[in-house]
Amino acid sequence: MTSALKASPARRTQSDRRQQSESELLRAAAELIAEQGTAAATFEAIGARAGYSRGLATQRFGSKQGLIEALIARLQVRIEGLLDARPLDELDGLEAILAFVDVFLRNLSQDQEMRAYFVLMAGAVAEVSELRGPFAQAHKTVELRLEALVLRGQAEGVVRAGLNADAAALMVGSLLLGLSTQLLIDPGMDLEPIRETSLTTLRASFGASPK
Amino acid sequence: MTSALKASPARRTQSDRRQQSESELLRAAAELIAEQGTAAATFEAIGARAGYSRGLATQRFGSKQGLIEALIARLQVRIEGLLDARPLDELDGLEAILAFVDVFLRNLSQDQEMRAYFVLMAGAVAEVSELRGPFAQAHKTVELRLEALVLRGQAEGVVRAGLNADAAALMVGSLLLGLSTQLLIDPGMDLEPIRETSLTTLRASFGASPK
DNA sequence: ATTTGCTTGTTGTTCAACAAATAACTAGGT
DNA sequence: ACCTAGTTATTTGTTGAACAACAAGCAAAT
Repeated sequence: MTSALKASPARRTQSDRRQQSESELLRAAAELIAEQGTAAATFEAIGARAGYSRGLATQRFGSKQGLIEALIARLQVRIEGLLDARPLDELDGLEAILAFVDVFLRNLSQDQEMRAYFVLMAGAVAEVSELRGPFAQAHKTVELRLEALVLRGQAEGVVRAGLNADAAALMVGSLLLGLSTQLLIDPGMDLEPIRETSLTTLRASFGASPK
Repeated sequence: MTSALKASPARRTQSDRRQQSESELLRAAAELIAEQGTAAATFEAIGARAGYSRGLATQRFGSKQGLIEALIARLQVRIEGLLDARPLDELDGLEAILAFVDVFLRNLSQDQEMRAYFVLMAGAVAEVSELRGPFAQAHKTVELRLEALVLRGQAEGVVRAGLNADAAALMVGSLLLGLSTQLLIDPGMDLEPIRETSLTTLRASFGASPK
């Protein structure tokens, strides 16, 4: 009905506009946080990078806090997606753990939104925010997931029977978290060799001895 | 010469006064940071808690940055002292690693200044500060130390020969860093069981198989 | 009497939050 | 297809709070 003639200079529906601006504001915020830290993510800077004004983000998310919460929600969904990419169900327990570690570390080097997530987490550690609860929860979820894989691996006989499943899960989770922190502190760090040797070491440490 | 009679209402030398105020300002800053995060460590709050005015810290350390740097220097010395308490040289390589982990985790639960250190580190992750370099350096130092212990353990035959020494060191370092982060995010967390099972798991993973 | 330690007054900056104005869409009537 | 009134999205103007930094004065030591 409406003419799409004349390379029409944009005629978007309201909810389109809304969705797009919201999404771009969050993307801009994530980029700024990943690149320059949380302090750089002022409404001014976010608006500018997203191509909007400084006022819009407040309007949309109510407050800085609201913006950050929305961002974290978005990042969690995104990261969940990244880590679920490889179908862990098809691997045995040990390989599934290694695949998780592998995917995690690969993305950490490349994915800006993933880095933004850990920068925000560091912020929650440094500042006493109400975000601590959610982040603690997220840890717990990851570790439960890893623990399940350990247990499955033991049932399958591919993971050392003596291994304490929840301790092992905690160790792997902490390892990844610690490596993330180190990478963010020293962005020049090359994760490739670390990824490879971590996998080797984990396989040797967790794997059931052959024979 | 000066009479120490009469419970004298303080007659301290200038450099005493200076040293004391400096030390108390740093202590106050560390406490605030450990308890309430870096944002709570304003000159106002630090001065109040230390029993001085808001102006003194600026005077002493020149700037906020200067204060933080002085604080980090102090904390590094203090932590170094804590971790060196047990003479690692008398233990074999494997036991020395475990002792390091043990002492680290014990102190993490109790020592406020140690927690302040990691809160500051999280701040450096979250904010892009010039403190990143020093913190990265500190990691490297710890990991070199751990690597040396692994190598010694292998020479002594108490650590698995197949273990990649620097990967193992990095893993232990990251584990401790990750656990620190998790503790700070969830202060209710009980490190005792984690400490114990971490030690057990590390011994099983790193130790040379008997016989 | 003078240096050194410490405090109080003040300034300027940064930034989130709110409010009021403008621009872009939507729907109903013609 | 227009035009219009109403609604929703977006911008710009402004306020106030927080805080580090500097300076000038007061207090305590030598």
